[in-house]
Amino acid sequence: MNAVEIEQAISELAELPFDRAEFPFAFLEAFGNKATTLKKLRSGASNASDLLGGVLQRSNIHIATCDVGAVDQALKALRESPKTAAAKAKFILATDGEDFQAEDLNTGETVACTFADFPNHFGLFLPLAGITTVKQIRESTFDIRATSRLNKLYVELLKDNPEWATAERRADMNHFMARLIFCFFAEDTDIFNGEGLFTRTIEQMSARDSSNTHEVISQIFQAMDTPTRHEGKLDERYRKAAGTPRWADVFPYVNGQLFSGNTDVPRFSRIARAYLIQIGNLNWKKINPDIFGSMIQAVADDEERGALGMHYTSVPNILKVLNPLFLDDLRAALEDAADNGRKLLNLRNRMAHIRVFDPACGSGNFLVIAYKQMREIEAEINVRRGDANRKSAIPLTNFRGIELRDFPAEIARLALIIAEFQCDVIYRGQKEALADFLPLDSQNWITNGNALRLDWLALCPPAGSGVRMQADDLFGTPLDQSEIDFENEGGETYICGNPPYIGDKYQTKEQKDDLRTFKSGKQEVRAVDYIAGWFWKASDYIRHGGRFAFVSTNSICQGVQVPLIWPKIFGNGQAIFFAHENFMWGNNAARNAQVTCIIVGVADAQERRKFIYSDAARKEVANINPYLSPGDTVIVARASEPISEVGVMFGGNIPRDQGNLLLSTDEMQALVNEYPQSKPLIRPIVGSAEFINGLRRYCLWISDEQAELAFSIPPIAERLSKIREYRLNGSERGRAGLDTPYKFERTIIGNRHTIVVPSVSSERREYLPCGLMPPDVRVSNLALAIYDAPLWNLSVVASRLHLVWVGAVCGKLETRYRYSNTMGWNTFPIPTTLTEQGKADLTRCAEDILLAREAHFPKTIAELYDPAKMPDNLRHAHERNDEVLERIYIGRKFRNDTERLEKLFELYTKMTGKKAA
DNA sequence: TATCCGACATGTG
DNA sequence: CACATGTCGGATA
Repeated sequence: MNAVEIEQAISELAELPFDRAEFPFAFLEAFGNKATTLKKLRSGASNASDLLGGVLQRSNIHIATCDVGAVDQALKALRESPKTAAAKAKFILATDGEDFQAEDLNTGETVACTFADFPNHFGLFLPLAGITTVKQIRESTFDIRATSRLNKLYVELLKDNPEWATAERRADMNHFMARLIFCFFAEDTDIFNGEGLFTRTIEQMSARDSSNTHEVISQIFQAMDTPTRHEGKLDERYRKAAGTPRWADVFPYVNGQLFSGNTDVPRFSRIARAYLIQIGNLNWKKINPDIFGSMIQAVADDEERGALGMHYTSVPNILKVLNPLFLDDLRAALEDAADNGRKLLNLRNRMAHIRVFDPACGSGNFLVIAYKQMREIEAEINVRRGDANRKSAIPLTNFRGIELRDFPAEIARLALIIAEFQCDVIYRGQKEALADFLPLDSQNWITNGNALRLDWLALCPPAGSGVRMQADDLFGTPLDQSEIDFENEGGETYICGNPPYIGDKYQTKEQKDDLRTFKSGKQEVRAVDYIAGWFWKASDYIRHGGRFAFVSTNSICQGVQVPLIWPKIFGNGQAIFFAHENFMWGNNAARNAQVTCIIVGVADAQERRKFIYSDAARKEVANINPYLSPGDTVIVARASEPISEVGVMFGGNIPRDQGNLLLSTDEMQALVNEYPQSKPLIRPIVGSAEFINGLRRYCLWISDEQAELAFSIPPIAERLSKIREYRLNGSERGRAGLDTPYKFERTIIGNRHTIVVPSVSSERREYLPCGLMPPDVRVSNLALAIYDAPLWNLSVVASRLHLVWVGAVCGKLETRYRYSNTMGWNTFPIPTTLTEQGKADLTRCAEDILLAREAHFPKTIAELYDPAKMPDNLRHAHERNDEVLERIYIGRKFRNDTERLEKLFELYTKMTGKKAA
């Protein structure tokens, strides 16, 4: 169960009549306990409580219900019960159906409220459902409740108004929801004159059978789109002309495009009306615009509905972008200014001209957080200047965004408006906040559209850097000078966000076309992640000033994407000025986005100091290369053949068989038992998993001459016909092998021995897993192979030097090593000073490594190379191997991996004739 | 003809 | 149910 589901269950429970005996079980059920667990508790079998009517679930909670008025005593009894501690309960809970008290025994946090109110505190108990409560989730109890209710209303409305769910009307539906949210917020924050005005009006004016609910709401919306003033003075003629009824006339003029246009309202069923009123009765003051936005987005998005957990970690992650991008700078300036009035004033003026632009803004988290952070700094300036209540100089319209989806764009606008109001309340007080709030500014600074197709300069003119904009054709079309305003003269622009990551082969036709707009001349844009478009577009943009930083999938800084993406950016005279190392986007909630992210900040190459951040620390470096490591920028491209004097490495043999050429040990046994003549058609096969974990797997390996025999064996014939069918219906590639369904797509084998390297392997090991196989063992496409090469080649693959190189320049699977012949083997530089004697020495080292492993037979590679358990003799063999190899490079062992990598890049540059950028 | 990738996929303790 | 760690075959050059 996710937090939303739990909230719903808890809310339902709170509305039921209180049943003393049943409540503890119902409570536990609401947190996702299974029927069998509850049964055991009910029967007493697993109930560890020593209190009458108490229920104690081991390692979780001790619950007691009691007579009315006895909650204090009951809680005391729970706290003092020796069983509570013995069963390691995390919580105690007591209730009489009127009062409710609970305590988190680990943190000492307590709840004391009425029974009806306890769902408002459900966040405290989330550990009961195995949800590790990050701090934010606890603080966003309200947002979860609100989201959950809105979701119910949304679904209910679409059920009654199917036409609103169609593509054409979805935007209207979304706009309607945004208007509702605004009204709920406004009625709870005195923006509307009278507590709960909106909800109350609907409740009173619409019939209980709900038949005219939509008309009532529509009239309220129309009122909010009708001015009440003329030339600054109250003037009733607008509303008279609009026919605003007296009961709707109490609503203020809001404008800001929120209520303009179509004021259609979907029809409400009785249930929908009840939901609406229920939602209105929540306290919307507590809304958290930074995370609420992304949660509420889930309301309208079928795919995202279960993905709430994703967003709890987003605030710290967003600050990982914003702080190094510009907020740290502002704070440093604030510190530097101390109490110097003139400096403080300059800083405030500077901040008033800062534009934050998120070209993939979603529901606006980056913008909202940037805004709130800046307001905090500004407030401090104003306090120091003795001007605490001063109106903010930071215009909301300087926080601009682009969003493809309609609803999030709508929410982003709203979230910013709410953030502004809340900041005004905090820093200037309720009265001032209200005075300036309405009507809303009518400018629309969140654009709904495709960021890769829109002209960013027009949507967010950078101005500022003193560079006058030229109407050149940098962006394909000449700029329309009239579109460029200079109100931001002298300002700064910071581009930020978390654009979508879509791997090359997951992109739609349209998305590929979006990327093609970046092709220069004849050169096509190839296999890059969709996010590359944002990097390129931002890079072109900041030629006019500014900096940018995005959260990204780490794969744009790995392997083949590096030479495709980064030269364009460096070619614009820019450099990476900060980077955040790999981090998981979020790890603690179920159904989480599973992706390893990085953050990359880019600015003009001349501009500034450079830092590499990790979760724990930051490190100042002289340069950050596109692999996000310190050191010179050397970009390694694929090589079709080795640059050193080594053997040829092939990818393994591709079955393209949907598993039909492959046999488990059992399948192989069964086949050979029944059809002994099949034996010569069977060979062992290794891929990464088989090699690393010592697994046995077999394959059908059938030559043209053996085809007839193969077809004569029924189970094999059946497999072959499945393969034929599969290849027929598959890609063009597969159809090439239609006539030979008994063969792998590629059939390369060795005669003497085969050096095997897994294609993917864990990053925890200190050496790449690799080894030697007899010639009858086949290598699958999940490993790579060098056939019949001198053994010193194995010494190279097994070396620390090679691991460091592969780790630096090859692609990765998240953070796993991903071996590649073209990226890792063919590019690996070996000095020409490698003599015959050197090769003989290395051969000896390779043999010693193999012997060291054999001494531990039958331990697998995974066991032998577990960094915590690596046997001494094996470690020594590797150290010896490293020493012999490294002497060939620099006459001694390298001091560390940094030194190794520097030397390798230097040698690579020399051998390939490339220049370091 | 051969490769490289996955807002991943899947087993395990 | 969280963590460790590598399948599989499409798409594209």
